[in-house]
Amino acid sequence: MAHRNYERIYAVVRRIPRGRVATYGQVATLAGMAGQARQVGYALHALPHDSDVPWHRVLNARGAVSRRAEPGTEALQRALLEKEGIRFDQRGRLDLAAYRWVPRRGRSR
DNA sequence: TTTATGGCTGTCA
DNA sequence: ATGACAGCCATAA
Repeated sequence: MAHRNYERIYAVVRRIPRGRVATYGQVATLAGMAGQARQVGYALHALPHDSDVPWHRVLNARGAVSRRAEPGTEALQRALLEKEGIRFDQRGRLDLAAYRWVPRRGRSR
């Protein structure tokens, strides 16, 4: 079987509290893979549907749901976030400054 | 093995 | 503010 460094990523994503979001880059950094935001995207893409990882709480640096291969999933992600109390503007983006998850007292700024 | 994408990001126009 | 480019690295073919 293949090495699953993805566990690293999943562990980080699992720590994102409800009603909070993180960017791919942020997750990558917290997982010890700074600069490899893309790999985070792949890791989440490979995530099974019965997983307990809140993949929907991960957004791109623009504070919006990223465009991906399968169309229905974007809407699903947004719906899940709205269900957690996160509001999007007319552009489909949210205020990262307000919803960004901060792992510890330290500020990422 | 090489080549082509890709759930991204930061910089520049 | 948006749009185009380049860089990073893993997975798929």
